[in-house]
Amino acid sequence: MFDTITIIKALADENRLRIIMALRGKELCVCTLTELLDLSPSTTSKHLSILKQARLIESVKDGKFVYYRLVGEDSPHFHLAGPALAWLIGALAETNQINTDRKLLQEIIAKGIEAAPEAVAASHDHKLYRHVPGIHAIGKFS
Amino acid sequence: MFDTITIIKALADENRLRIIMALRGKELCVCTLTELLDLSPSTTSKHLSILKQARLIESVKDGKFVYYRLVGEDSPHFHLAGPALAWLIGALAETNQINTDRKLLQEIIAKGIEAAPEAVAASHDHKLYRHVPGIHAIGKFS
DNA sequence: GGTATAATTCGATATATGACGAAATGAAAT
DNA sequence: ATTTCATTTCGTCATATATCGAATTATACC
Repeated sequence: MFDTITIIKALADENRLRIIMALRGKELCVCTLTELLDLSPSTTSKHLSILKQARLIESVKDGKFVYYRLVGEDSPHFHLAGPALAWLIGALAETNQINTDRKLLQEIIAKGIEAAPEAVAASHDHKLYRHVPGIHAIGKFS
Repeated sequence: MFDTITIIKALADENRLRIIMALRGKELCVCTLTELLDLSPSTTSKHLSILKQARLIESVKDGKFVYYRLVGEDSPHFHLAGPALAWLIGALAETNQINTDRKLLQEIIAKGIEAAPEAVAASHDHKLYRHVPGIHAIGKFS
């Protein structure tokens, strides 16, 4: 019951829901999410730590950057997180806020690619360059 | 998105989760839930009003008593509440707290029947006597 | 009518939460 | 090595929330 309450409390905030929805099918770094949500980096980081505590998301460190993603099907936490995420995504997928976020996120990512085109070229060689986040489809919720 | 956040916030409290789980398949009055949760009547009533605001439960007034139940499949709110309740019930059904509550609730209901056996006799005539709450199976989540 | 009971509303209080900026940490680039 | 950048941690503040008891409303019982 504790685990479930922790998950629900983690979901009980609009900005954290937007993070969850933004992470469908991609990994994103803190800076990208900070720009999407228009919050201070420290606030964004705090939100991510709450979602991670609840085992809804995981992180990978890559140089200066930390990339977050939804827990994968392979994770031992998926049996708890999976149904919660499935419900959420079903409930929110077509809301105005989430549609707006999807478009805004595309622009933010496109801007990043413009700034670092060599990363895109590298990604065509099937090498994972996370410096341009969000262009690698991953996971169950795409 | 607003509706979903309201639902999640309504679920983000242990006592309200216990209420939801107690209402699976039955209607219960405020006094029974108050005894189950061991809270003041005013606090229990407040919790119920939050769940009702979120359209997760409905109420029926019957004399002195107000009976609460999970929103039914016939309710216009079921398309939102149903998936949330289905997830919750799946996640919590076998937890210690909920199992303890189920047993305690049986005792509370049995005590009520002992105090008013004529209501039970009447219920055998298929007449709905809510003064002995919790002995009429209803709804989808039984 | 008067009293007892169920429920809700209201006011007060303690705790939890979300936000920020400043400071600290760690890695990359110059 | 120094600087720069991404991230996290910490301290602080304002707001939200859970709880209670007292007062209020509504119904049933005598």
